[in-house]
Amino acid sequence: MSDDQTPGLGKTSRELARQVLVHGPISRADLGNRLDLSPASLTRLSRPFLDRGIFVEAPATAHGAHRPAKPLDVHVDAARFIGVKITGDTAYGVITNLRATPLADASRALTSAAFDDIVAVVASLADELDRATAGAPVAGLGVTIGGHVTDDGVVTRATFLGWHDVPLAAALEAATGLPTCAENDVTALTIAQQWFGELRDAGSFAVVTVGAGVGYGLVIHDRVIKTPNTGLGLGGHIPLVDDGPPCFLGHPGCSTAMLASPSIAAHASQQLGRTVGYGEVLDLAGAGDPTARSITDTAGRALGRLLSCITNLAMVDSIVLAGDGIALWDLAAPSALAQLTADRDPQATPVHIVIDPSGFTAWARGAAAVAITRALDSLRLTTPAATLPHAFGG
Amino acid sequence: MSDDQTPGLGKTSRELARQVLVHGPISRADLGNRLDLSPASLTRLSRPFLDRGIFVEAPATAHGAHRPAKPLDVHVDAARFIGVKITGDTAYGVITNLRATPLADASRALTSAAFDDIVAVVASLADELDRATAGAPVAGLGVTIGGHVTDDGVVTRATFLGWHDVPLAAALEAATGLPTCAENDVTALTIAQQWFGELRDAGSFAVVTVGAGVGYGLVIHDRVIKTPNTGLGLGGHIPLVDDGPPCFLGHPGCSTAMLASPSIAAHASQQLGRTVGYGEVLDLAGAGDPTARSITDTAGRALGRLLSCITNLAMVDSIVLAGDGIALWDLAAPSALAQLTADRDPQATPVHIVIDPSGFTAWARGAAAVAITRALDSLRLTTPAATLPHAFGG
DNA sequence: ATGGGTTCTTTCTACCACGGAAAGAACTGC
DNA sequence: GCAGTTCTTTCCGTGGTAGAAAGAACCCAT
Repeated sequence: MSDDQTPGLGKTSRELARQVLVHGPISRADLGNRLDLSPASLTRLSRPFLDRGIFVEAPATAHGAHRPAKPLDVHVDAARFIGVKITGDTAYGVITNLRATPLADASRALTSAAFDDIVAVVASLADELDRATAGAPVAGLGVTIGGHVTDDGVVTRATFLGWHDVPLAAALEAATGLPTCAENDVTALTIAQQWFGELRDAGSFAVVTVGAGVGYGLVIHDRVIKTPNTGLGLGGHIPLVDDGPPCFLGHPGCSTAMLASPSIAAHASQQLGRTVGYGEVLDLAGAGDPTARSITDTAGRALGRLLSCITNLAMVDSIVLAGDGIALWDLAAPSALAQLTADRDPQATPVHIVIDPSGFTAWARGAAAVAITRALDSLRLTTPAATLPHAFGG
Repeated sequence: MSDDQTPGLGKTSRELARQVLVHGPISRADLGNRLDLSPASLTRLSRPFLDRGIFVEAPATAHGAHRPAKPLDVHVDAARFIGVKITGDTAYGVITNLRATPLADASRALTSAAFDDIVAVVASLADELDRATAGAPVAGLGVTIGGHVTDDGVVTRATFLGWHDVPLAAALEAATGLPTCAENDVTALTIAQQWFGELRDAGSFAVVTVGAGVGYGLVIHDRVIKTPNTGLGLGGHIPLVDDGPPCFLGHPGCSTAMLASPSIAAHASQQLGRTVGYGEVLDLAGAGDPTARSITDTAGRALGRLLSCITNLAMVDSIVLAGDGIALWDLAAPSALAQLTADRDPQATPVHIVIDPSGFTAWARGAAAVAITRALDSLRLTTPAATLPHAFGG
């Protein structure tokens, strides 16, 4: 939702900015290898970023009998970004630096599902986060939601709030004065993994989120895959066990039915004869309770099967597990890995499983990551040299 | 396996060549839109192709009160390509024009699995095909095999022949004198679909082959996905029904167990109490035999489940079904589509299923398609104007 | 038949991004 | 302090690209 009057960054400049942002202090020589550019191009391309204070030169690193490199780095405190994830009952926000590192967080209960009300709550949350950290202006706001969101920030559907075709980004931009973008929550988390996650150099990987639901995102050849069906949660309803309990949509034994925290809590409550929460089930299983243990083992096997289907059908060899319910992994990893191994051809290369332990924070951080990528996209280096705090936005 | 001393085609020239090859006669104006190039660039880029006779100008098409366009087209008969698919017992070959249209085919029984023997058989097959068509020189040979093949045509493993690290392309290049490339069979068929199939404009789609085995290929954002595990047939062992019969690797109810022709024939033989072949099962089911019918219906449901897993996990909305066993679709389509619909969210866009009815020919044609794409890659337009028949190769 | 309108194609020219080469800078070790 | 090495910059050439304008080919209305 930001206007783009000037041509914008060239493809190469944008890639340079991404590399420096993602790979911390990095010498021009290293950048030349990564981006396949000549030293000459590197000097030329990085100058405008240095001029505007977006890049800084890190302290020289001497290693051996050579001229030491003067690594480039982003000025991580050049700007702040706010990310907010909207769920059915809460708006959860973080404020981060340019590398999506959270500096503060806050949340607000949502007492109404009305669009205007939620916009007001998010705007006030953003304001609170803005005042929570000093030192740099907020350069962008990212908002995510479980639903389908267009590129220009219109939520075409978010069934859990009953929304249809509401201009979320535009409304928040008007309410906060910040450049705002909206994105599907799983896509945002996937983007955050692509830029700032452990697999940021992998090029191709899948993301599975476990929590209130099961989410699925895919990065192939450095591009996040988006389809018209993104936001429907299709990856959350993969059939995993034929005789499993049905999910809320009626799919027996699908990934949501086997792995989502409400399903697990309900299943455990039924088996134990009393109402237990998700965390309690994990605690019980951790303490050795056989009933809880059997439930987490079953969930683990289902997860393993999901992972094997993902590697084979999406043709990725790395998978990130994230989300607020990911503590399940601590208990279910053995059965999940056993199932994955059983399903996979013994000649195949092993699947690389990465756990993002940040839990719920990952969601809001994803929203901030989207804001960061958008800010990069709308960076203008052609305008007469602006000094630092205004390099972004404006 | 072709030497590349000169720089080769630029990215844009290569893309232009692909567009003209793939989209038949097409005006420079249309090309400008597709490739996002100015008219000026189109003239400049297409001239070298016209000079060498690779492009021809198709008859002008008048449509309305404008200047008629002079569409560009490839000279489809400028060169021939031979594609050979090697199976456990047969080498099956086709000779095609530049658009991978088969002009003649032939096959040879394989009586030995020894590398040298098979190389000799394929070379003789290629020679027969060469002499079967007149009018243009053969510019390339593509060979495919069910196994892992490196970019330079070394078969690292092909278990059904007991091969390990054999230089297939190099040996055939020496034996035939033709620029030769080798590729995994499913990958080759996928490339053929990407360039010459109905979904060639889709950008992202999956390919499922049904026949002696089940194959799986993926194209995302106009790129065929290859991994170190390509050739292991991982996509052929997706678990589909929990209580199904096991495949030869022991996976109960996996895609091979449910859909491969030997599995279906074995299953039917057992149920009918006599030995029947795959074709006979389909005939019986077509004639209304309830036992055969129940088997094809079960296969259909398994196929539908496979398709739903593919759309959801690979995030594609189009799938090509191909291979020598695809006649199954005529019988199993209703149950497959019913299962697909049941598994898929009703709000999701429908999955686009495309049948490639060419059966076994699709395999050899895939091999030829790989040769065509390689020939394009090694095209040199910088050398002093060579006249037609030598534009390729040399 | 003649000129106007439209679209396709080409020519000419200017531009910008990138790479190659060589010089300069910074450091270690002898 | 000089040699050796690597990193970085400057200068300049090249090639691919777009913009503008002219030319070409056609239909149609007058």
